[in-house]
Amino acid sequence: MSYTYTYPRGALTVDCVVFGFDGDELQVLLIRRGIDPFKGDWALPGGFVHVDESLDAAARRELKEETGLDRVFLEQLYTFGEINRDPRERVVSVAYFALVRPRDYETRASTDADDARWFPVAEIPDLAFDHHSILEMAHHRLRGKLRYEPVGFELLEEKFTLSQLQHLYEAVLGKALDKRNFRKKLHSLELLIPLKEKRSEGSGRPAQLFRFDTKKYEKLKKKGILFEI
Amino acid sequence: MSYTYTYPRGALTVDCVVFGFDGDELQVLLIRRGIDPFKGDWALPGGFVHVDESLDAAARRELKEETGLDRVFLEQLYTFGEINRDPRERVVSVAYFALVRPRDYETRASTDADDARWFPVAEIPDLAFDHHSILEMAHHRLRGKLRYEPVGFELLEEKFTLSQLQHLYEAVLGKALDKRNFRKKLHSLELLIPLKEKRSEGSGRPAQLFRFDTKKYEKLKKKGILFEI
DNA sequence: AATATTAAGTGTGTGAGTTACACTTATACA
DNA sequence: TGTATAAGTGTAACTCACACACTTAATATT
Repeated sequence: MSYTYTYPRGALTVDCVVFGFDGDELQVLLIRRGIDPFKGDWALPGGFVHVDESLDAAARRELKEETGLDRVFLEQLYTFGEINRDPRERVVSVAYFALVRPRDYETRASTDADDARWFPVAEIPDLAFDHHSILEMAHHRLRGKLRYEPVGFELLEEKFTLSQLQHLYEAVLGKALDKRNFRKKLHSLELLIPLKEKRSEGSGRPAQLFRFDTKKYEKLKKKGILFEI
Repeated sequence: MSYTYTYPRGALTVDCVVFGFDGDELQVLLIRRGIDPFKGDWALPGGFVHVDESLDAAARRELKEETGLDRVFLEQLYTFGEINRDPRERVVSVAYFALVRPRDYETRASTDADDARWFPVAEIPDLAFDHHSILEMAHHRLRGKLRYEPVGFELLEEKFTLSQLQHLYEAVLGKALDKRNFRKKLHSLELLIPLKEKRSEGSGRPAQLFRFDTKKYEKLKKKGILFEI
């Protein structure tokens, strides 16, 4: 089976920048390429878009195939279309931005990835293609997003404490936040539901657990209400 | 000359949402399609991406070819990749977002566009393909952008008065703004350079002309400083 | 020449929200 | 029982957003 076109066509791929948070540092999931070009180098998970699937579907499929990740927060980032991004031929790549919860950390290697590993964003190795630019843009977007959209919850378990949330914000924004002001602000948004449980982890006073009120947030978002954190 | 691929490939296009401001209403530039599909319908200017040009270059080329517009503010918006966007075959479209100054309003029809016309955003006709969704997203983005980036200047002449700028903001945001607060805010940004000229248009006191301090803004942007207007 | 019309330009007081800042409480462990 | 650890809590100063009305400089009208 082969297809013919009168004019040359480039190929289309998707690439995913997957962020995770281990409670301490912001991390990115990379795969080691099992095939040329850039065989053996680290790269963003991704691959070719099939002619019969949407871009979002392609991103989810590739993520599943290469890392085993499923049901993540996924959003389109930007489309990279410089002519010589790929040494083989013209390849345009639609980049995606994903956030995963800690329990989804266990990943599987497969098909065209020898290996998959989490790297702290501060210690990213050299990457294949223009993946470093893509990662930079995604990181920039995450920092921006965190400030005006309650998206940090996607990087924590469903039940979390205010301290965990604050540590996440501090890790992503790269600066310390005042505990009292942070809590005041979060409570004023009225999007956290306190649970009846508490979590005691090692020493120290046990902390109140919360979950994010997704339904309430969706309603407010539809009305065009803005958040700032 | 023909090209063969083992697997089927979709086509790649760019589409541009071009905004203009006539001093009263926000407008969008549309072209009437001269060829099928949707022949005779209004659509966003755009077309196929060549294999040897970047996406940005393709957007600029198509804009020039179909509307005569050149040297506009241009920024990538979003990539639309649903499977059946185009009745002919799989077509992925990278949408762009353009802002043009009033004096660039005169447009030329050409090649595959019978006609090009400005429409007030409140009176957009039915559009070909999924162009209505694209336009909606662009409009939403413009409203958002205007609030946290000084981008409105791209829709005015290089020299403008504060009243003109305020009218633009009111037209895009769809609400009246307080004159004194608006001026106070704009002055506090320190990004407007007062010129030695004044403009007197018809009756009324002549207004101070300003130009936007692009260089200063670029410097501040590099430092990651945020603006809100 | 006097008067009317039009749009430009200007300052202050109030309330809301952001920021800075230090001690008490509940648990685990020695 | 006391010591270490992290959770939890309130207030005062300041900055920013918002509401609000008159004066000024020009053109148009009589």
